Amino acid sequence: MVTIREVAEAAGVSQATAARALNGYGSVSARALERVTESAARLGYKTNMIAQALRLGQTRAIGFVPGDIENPFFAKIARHLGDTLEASGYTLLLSSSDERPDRERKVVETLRQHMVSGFVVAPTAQDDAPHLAQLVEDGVPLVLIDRRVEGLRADSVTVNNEGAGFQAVLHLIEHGHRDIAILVDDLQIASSAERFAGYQKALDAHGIRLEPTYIGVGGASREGAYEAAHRVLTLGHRPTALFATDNFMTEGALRALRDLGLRMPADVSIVGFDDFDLTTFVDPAVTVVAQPIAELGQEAGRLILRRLEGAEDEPHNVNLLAELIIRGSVEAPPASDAA
Amino acid sequence: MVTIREVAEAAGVSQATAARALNGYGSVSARALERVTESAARLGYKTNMIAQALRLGQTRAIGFVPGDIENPFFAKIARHLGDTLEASGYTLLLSSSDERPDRERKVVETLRQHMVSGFVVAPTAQDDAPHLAQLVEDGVPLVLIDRRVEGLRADSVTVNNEGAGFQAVLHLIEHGHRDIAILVDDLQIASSAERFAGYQKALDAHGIRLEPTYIGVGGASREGAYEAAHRVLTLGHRPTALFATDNFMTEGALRALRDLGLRMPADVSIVGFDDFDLTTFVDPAVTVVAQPIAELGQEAGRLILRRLEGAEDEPHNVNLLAELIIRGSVEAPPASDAA
DNA sequence: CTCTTCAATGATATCGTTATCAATCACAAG
DNA sequence: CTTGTGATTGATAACGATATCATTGAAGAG
Repeated sequence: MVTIREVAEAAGVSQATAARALNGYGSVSARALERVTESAARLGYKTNMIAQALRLGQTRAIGFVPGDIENPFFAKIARHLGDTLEASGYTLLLSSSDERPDRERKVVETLRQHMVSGFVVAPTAQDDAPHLAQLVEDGVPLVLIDRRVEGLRADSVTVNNEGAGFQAVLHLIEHGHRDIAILVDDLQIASSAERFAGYQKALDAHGIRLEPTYIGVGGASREGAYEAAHRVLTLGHRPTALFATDNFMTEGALRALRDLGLRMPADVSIVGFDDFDLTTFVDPAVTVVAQPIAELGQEAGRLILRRLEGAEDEPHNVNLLAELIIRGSVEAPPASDAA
Repeated sequence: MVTIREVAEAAGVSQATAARALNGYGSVSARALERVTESAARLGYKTNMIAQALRLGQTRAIGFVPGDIENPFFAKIARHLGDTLEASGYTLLLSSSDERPDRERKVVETLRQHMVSGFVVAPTAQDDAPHLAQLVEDGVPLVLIDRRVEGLRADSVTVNNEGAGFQAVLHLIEHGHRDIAILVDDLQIASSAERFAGYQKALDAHGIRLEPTYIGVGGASREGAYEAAHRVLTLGHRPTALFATDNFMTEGALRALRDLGLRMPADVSIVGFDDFDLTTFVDPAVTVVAQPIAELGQEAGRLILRRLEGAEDEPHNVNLLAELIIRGSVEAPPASDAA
């Protein structure tokens, strides 16, 4: 790797002038500027980011800590976040928390040791995030994505989960459903809890009692989602409709339905979450709450860039709207079960 | 961030002894060792990786450049590669090439500027990779994954693509098919070219002439895959079987089939690639060539760790076997078309 | 008691970059 | 001819960690 010292030597100037020429500060004669830029180009000089980082106290890199990189939701966010940051000369460093609080803490620590300039994190827990609180205290730019942490004064980009959940369940109720089950991930995860709250609210608004056995909780895996769906669908008093609150849950529901020989929507109506492949592949296509995933990533990028440029104002909370896309997976409940 | 200087001060020793105590070299008195470790723990000292990297000439980080992070194939590799490296104290830095040679070059350059200790790359092009050749020349550990580059003396982990393609097409031929179309990604990508070669070989071995219109080439996107599949399936002389050579192609084929109202396997038999969600979701499930994805990632991790530990021997080429998983998407061609 | 030996330690150079300070030079004003 | 001004430049000090070299002191050998 060629250093600035070698460039200076080749140009016949001191490294100080070479630095001035390359970085455009101080004053440099036209002649020196030309010779330095020429030498730099010829030798293929690339500034050593590590040395620069040590000197400047920060890298031009942002740490991104998604819940699970194998989840297409986060993969897509990574893509758009990365594109946005790259346009401003920042690099994205990605390391997944695998939805485990201890891993999240460790990953954040490692990234801090690498002196990243800021963080975009999908927090694993709704509360109790001392490592994130520490970031805020130390003035390190932090943007929470998809989920928030109670009491943490940081920027965030989320979708209107409660409203989306409410709207989804309302849609089912309007089609005459009253026995509506819900499939959720761990309620410790803020977004899950909010979607659940929307479900509860919609039931309440129509005087429907919440049936505890209708709550299917699956871990952050495809298998857990399937099992939860399977359990709910084999209940003695089977629900006539299902609200799946994320893409894994939606897939699990569709699989369970198929394996149990239940027809959608004839036997069970479904509203899913996230507009991913499978939902448009099955017949009929699944009515889903679609999150503006690309915007989530881009907005997070914009927020962190603002902070990196020195913005010191109050935390911004960008709340994006999820949209109900009506397709063919919801109709009136089978006559025998109708209220 | 607390520095080693502060730890030394707190322990009442010079930073030299503090460094010795913390890193375990030179000789340190029991007393000094105890006081330093105590101070470090109390102050929460974490070594600054950036400073360490500058001094040591390398970070304990590995750059991973997948073709496309939104492709589940690479996401899964990232997961397993990351796990393997992490176990040895390395961090994974991920930046996607989006299957674009120019981007690949840029990404590799950026990662080099960040002084990563090694690279794992899924090369976009089979030849003409000067930036990768440069790595090899500079002695930077490099492992090619999924694909190889002609004439590049670097470690690699691949699957037996040609054999897998051969086996897949043979399976179709054995069921009586002779009009077999293939869906491939850009033939510039080594793995695609090899799978195509396997297809060719199997046809040759049974004296079947290769029909040029039966070759559907789609870009590295879901849309391109769908279009290629659609084109092939609407041909005047429609093929009775389809070999889809990656997961996007397989999905495209299934979608096109569905949209065209064709039944699988009654109208068209299919052998897909990669054992992902959709293939087991449809009815019947799709017969696929399943790649050992987890092993690909782990093996790449092992290879790069060997180099980081100083191995200087000849390049290792690990070739893993893909396995044909027979399910329900292949049967004899419809009678009217049989030879 | 003197000389050697070695453990223990502090001072210091280095990695490559940035940015400040001090020095030099030309040129114009007096 | 002297002095001042400002542009241009080189020398140099950081950033934090590591590793070498030189120094100290104590213990053991003669």
